[in-house]
Amino acid sequence: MSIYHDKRPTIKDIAAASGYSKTAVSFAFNAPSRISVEAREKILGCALTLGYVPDPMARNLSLKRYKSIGFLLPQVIGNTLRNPHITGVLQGIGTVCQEHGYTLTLIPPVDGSMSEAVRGAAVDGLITMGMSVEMKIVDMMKLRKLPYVTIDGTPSEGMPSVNINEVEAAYLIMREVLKAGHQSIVIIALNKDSFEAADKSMNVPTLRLKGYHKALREAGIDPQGEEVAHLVCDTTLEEGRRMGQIVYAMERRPTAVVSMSDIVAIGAILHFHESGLLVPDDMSVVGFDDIPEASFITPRLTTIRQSSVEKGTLAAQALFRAINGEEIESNRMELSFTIQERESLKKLVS
Amino acid sequence: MSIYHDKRPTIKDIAAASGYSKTAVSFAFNAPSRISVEAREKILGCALTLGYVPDPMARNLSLKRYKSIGFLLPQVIGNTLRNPHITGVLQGIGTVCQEHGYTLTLIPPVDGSMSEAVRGAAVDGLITMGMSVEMKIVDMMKLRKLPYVTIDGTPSEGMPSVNINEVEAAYLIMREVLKAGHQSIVIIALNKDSFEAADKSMNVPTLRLKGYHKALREAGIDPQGEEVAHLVCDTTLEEGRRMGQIVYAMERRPTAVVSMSDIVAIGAILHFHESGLLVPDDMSVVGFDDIPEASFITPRLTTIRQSSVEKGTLAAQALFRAINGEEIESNRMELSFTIQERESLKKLVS
DNA sequence: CTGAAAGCGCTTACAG
DNA sequence: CTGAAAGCGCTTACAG
Repeated sequence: MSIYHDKRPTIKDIAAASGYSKTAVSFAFNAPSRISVEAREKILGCALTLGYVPDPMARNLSLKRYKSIGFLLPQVIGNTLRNPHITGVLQGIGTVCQEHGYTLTLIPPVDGSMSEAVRGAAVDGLITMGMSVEMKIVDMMKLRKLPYVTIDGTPSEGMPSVNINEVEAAYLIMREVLKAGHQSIVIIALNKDSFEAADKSMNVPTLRLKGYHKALREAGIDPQGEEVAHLVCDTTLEEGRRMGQIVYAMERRPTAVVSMSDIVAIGAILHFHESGLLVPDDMSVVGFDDIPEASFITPRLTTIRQSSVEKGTLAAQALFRAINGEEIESNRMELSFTIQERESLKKLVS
Repeated sequence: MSIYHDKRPTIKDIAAASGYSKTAVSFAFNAPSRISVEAREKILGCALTLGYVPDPMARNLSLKRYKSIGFLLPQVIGNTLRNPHITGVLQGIGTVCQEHGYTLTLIPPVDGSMSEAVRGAAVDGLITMGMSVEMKIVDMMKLRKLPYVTIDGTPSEGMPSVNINEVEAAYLIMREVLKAGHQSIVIIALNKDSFEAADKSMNVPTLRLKGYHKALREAGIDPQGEEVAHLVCDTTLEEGRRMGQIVYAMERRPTAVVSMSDIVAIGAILHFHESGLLVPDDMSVVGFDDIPEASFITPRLTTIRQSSVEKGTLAAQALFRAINGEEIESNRMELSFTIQERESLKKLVS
């Protein structure tokens, strides 16, 4: 046996050693004012000598709380943490957790099942990101009476959510692209498979598509016509590269790539560079999110700026309110966004 | 009261409702073969109707385990998650956790205290990253008999660690810079204050500095002489920008920046660009880590390539071995690194 | 196959 | 100020 499995002293041992009761020992740590100074000193002294640390688990069971917030990992854990938009959200959540003295538990699927993961999660509340709003999960959260909030997800009955106006944002950036004179466009959507929403018409990729298409139609372009191509991929840099390759190889190569995600847009740009295609001269690219990397890449990316950190912050604050039994005033929190114009979109007309 | 605080059915309720004992209910979920099919069906049926989910906390207390690994956040949670090297490590750890059916708990300081955080952490083991190896934390981990592993930390007695040969890596990249003909150099070190190690001579910034200086001396340059400047900062993009500004404003501006961290190097490059200083023509910059962004930036960064993901993986695997009571064969795991030559280092001589 | 009972290590209302 | 005792919701060795 390793040293780790030696027995640790318990409250009982300290009670015995100090000559006081378990109650007194507990008070010594949690309510010093309820016992005499003498008792406290003696008890803390014993605790120190015997190396006693109250067991957090037992404490939590008595107190019926976990002191931790859970974050459901939308996809493979690798992809999740590789996406700066998501780590931004995590920053926001984490900061709020820290303020509340909570930890932040990242919850991967158990045997591939998200709802199994929720079933066993040792947390006081959950935050999900869009992709993982399958009904089974929601059912499990309700069963366990766990408060939850979703980010970038499908707003629905009893599912508090933090979003931006996806349709409008997508509409505006596509309009920018069209105003610049582009007529042949490829849209790179996010994989809808990961967004198992109850109402398919309300998930993020669908909403953004709606916005894109609206702008196209306004410009007299048929979204289903041959001026517009549609691609779909996961939200990773590698997938972005692959998309770049596909676009590069198209026989009727478009003049602009409109991506639902910066990281994918950046991947595409990297591939274009490697293939000798100049961005934006030969190919314009716009993204969505405005992750920090959007301003590292050359050319800097024109994109929709939204604050991932703030999304996380808002979601976490709402969750803590729910955990504390406060009524949530509104079920739907909407953040603002702006268009961040940079250099990756070429003006074909002026 | 909100709906969340309604009482959930317990094992007792299911026992009563089904007419079986608590033992039987427990078996129905955890050891189906130990009861009759009839009993199981009846019990699971009741559980379904009453909406029963076994309480993970109570289960964990009985089983004396948490099913979670803790990651101590080295700095402010924001800075941590904004550093791709660290999120890379987290990816590695997370993937191993997922395989073991564990969650990954991010542990921020409690009231500014790391050891208070460790004291109350609901985890089976801990992983720290260099910066947080103050003795108080180690004492607390020992007190709680929590297995732990450190990454990029100070290898020391009874502290399993995952590292690369920091001195050698730093030595090699500085030698590269010198071979390229640079004679006036600024070193940007990581903030040592965050690396509260027992043995100050062994922490990461010190080791890297040692390597840098060794190469300088070999080239006949006095590290303390006026050809070499030293700066120190936190590991963030903003700090990198600030460093860039300081370097830009130096009256005897050096020809090369040698940074202990890619993210800082990138920040500096961004500032140089904005100030009209061309990299690498007017200023060479090399980094350390090879984060993905190192190949986004223009020019792409020459740096030390080390696998952050693999660091996380190794650390987590070692930790699980310790948790399972296996002897750890070696206390010190060393990963390889390579020099990744790209375009940010200009050859002044050939 | 089944169940009564002890145990995990704490907290806390209650009585003294 | 102090402590005996019940309780948090599970697991499991043991006896039948």
